Amino acid sequence: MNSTSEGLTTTLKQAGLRLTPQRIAICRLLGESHTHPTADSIYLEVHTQYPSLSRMTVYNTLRALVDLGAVNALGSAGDDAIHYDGNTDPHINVACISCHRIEDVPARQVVDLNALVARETGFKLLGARVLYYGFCPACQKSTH
Amino acid sequence: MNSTSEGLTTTLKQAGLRLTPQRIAICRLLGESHTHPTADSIYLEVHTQYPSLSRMTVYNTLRALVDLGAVNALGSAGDDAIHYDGNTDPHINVACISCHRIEDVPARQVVDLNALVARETGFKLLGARVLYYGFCPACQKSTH
DNA sequence: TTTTGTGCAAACGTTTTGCAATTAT
DNA sequence: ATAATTGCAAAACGTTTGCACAAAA
Repeated sequence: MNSTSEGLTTTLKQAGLRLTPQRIAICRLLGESHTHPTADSIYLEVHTQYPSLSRMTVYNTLRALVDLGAVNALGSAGDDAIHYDGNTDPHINVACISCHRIEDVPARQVVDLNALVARETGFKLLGARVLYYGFCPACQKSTH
Repeated sequence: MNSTSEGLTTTLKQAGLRLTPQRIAICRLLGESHTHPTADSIYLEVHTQYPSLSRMTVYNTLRALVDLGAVNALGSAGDDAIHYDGNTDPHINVACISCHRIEDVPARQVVDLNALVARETGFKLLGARVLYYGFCPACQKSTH
């Protein structure tokens, strides 16, 4: 699962990493929001609670979570920033390259291809990036 | 389909864009290699044939092809460079975040979720990014 | 001929590095 | 106590911009 705030902090602790207030706040944001945030959006939001927070700590924590497979790195959504997904359950994302938002697709047809991919390729998998991109309904009306 | 060199150049022409030798060479590389190249690797390779080629033209052409949906932007593979895929048929990619290579997964189970995603979300889709990342067999032995 | 594309150089923004002060364990 | 983490500043990197020249249509 790993999609909750507690799951993320537990993962960090079990990996021998220290639980600082900054990391806990970052994990809470990742676990409780479904906004697929970027490093900068996390920084801006957590910064209001912890004014001393630096961007470097956000990058540091995100890298740790991605390296542990607890968070997926979805990549850019038209902006040039990496969007992260605290929900590592198999699912599809859609990104609007105009307003740079990413949503989950309410579709049950998605199966867990993790085992299949690992078996076929011999890779030791860490995460997935299943994302379709285009223009959301709102942006189709305005810009296009 | 759009996975051949001719398909890509035809797409550019039909969109009203001019067919310069540089663009043709870039399309040939994208269509005929299965290496999921980055802007820079395309530049380095095509540059040997067209020494006057600039990176800007590569970025320019890639952006046009992505905007036309003829090429998929897969995102980073552990390096911080965007990898592109000239093959837009539904398939799975695996990226090694250690050696930064991306391969296709020989799996037939992948269905075309494009229509499903478009119907469920109302998005006008342009491309897809279906990629699993981790460590390839070779890199598991060496670094890990 | 006219509009589009090219290539250079400089700018941009995101992310990474090195190091002293701080803090979780 | 002690080793890891933080935060600052500065740099690095891939990518984007503005403009004069060249080339496709």
